[in-house]
Amino acid sequence: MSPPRAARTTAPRGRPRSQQARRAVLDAARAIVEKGGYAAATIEAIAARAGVAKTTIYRWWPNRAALVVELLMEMAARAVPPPSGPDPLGAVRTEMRGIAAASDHLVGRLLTSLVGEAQHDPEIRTALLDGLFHPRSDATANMVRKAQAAGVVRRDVPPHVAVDLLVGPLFYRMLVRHQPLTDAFVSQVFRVVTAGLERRD
Amino acid sequence: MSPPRAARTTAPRGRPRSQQARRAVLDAARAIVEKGGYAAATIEAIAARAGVAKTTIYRWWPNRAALVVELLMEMAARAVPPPSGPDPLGAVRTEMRGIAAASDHLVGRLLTSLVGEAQHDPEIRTALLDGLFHPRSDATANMVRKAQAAGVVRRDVPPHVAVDLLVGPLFYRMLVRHQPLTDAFVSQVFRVVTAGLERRD
DNA sequence: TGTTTACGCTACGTTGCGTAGCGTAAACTG
DNA sequence: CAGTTTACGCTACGCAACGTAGCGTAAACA
Repeated sequence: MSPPRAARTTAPRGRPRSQQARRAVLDAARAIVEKGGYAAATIEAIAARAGVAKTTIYRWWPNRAALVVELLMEMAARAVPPPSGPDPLGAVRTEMRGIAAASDHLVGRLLTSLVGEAQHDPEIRTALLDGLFHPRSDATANMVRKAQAAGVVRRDVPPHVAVDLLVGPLFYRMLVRHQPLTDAFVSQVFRVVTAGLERRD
Repeated sequence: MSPPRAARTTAPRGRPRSQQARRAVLDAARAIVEKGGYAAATIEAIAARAGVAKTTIYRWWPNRAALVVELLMEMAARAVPPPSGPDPLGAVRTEMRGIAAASDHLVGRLLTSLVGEAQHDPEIRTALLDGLFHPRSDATANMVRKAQAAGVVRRDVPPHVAVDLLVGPLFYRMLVRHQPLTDAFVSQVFRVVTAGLERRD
């Protein structure tokens, strides 16, 4: 897929692209989002803060949503690592706690704005799904499969359905913000859903 | 609350506001949203299509988001009536089906865009919560209370938590669109969650 | 040394916002 | 039937941000 030799022959010819500029843009974007939210993160504001020309930003990202998606990925990867470990349901519970913890911070707010933006921008939508939701959903679904194999979870519920049963209520509160997303809520969701998913022979 | 006499004395003095213009705006907005989504529904486009001056729109709504919120309310009221009836869990199930059915149409897409917009616009947020989510959540929570009183649902789960357990996964799929929101999914959510909520003595 | 590409800068055209000023229209009031 | 009051439609404006183009300069390689 990635031929190092062939790629080297087609190697960059002119002035190399400045990773430094790229990082400066992402850092500036993060700083601005922290203060004024997604709305404040205009290309012009980011360029000004990063000490970078507007045109340079457009050489790296097609629009500001794409830029913010990448920023979100960086932050999400740090904030909520994907579930793993020997105890599948415990791992899921840990992930649920991580989601709840992230909802108040930048990650949650940014995510919500981007989900809205994704409605009228297919590229944002696929970027969000491919880069965030699908990988995580798949990882969590694998935990569910393990639990099913271990006989703790009934097998007539598709893993992805079980995943959405568990994290759906959390994202619902994160996105809509109609009720607080507390640890108690996470515990109740986990308890009730796992009870409903229990194998009953 | 609405004193007909007192209000009549403070009656409108000048030219009455044109309900016709108001309706034309809402209808034009709906038509535009149907074709091009929330992004296409600019004030200028709506005014042009409605045959109304831009300034008239601003006399009725402070900004386009407020306008679209009202449009959404109208459509949501028709699409998904609040739950009621003698069979509380059955009513909730009916509402869940209604939510799923609405997700594909305008209502769902509009809702998603507005939820995103609500992140950086407190007025939109309160309008959405007060006009849509809270009333419906409360109505559904009352059904849960009935079910608890009837002894079908355990009492140690707060009604609003139960509501979010039931509708959260639906809204999650509606908003993020990572998986299809099918009738089968609704049935599975209902089945698993009600199983988890069952009274266990 | 020449070629190639990225960068920073400035300037531009475009869209949509929200507001102001004006003349006209539609109601009530004396 | 004037006079008052308010809403409407129209035009024009200033503003912000978008995304692009042209230019000179910087950093790599042949």
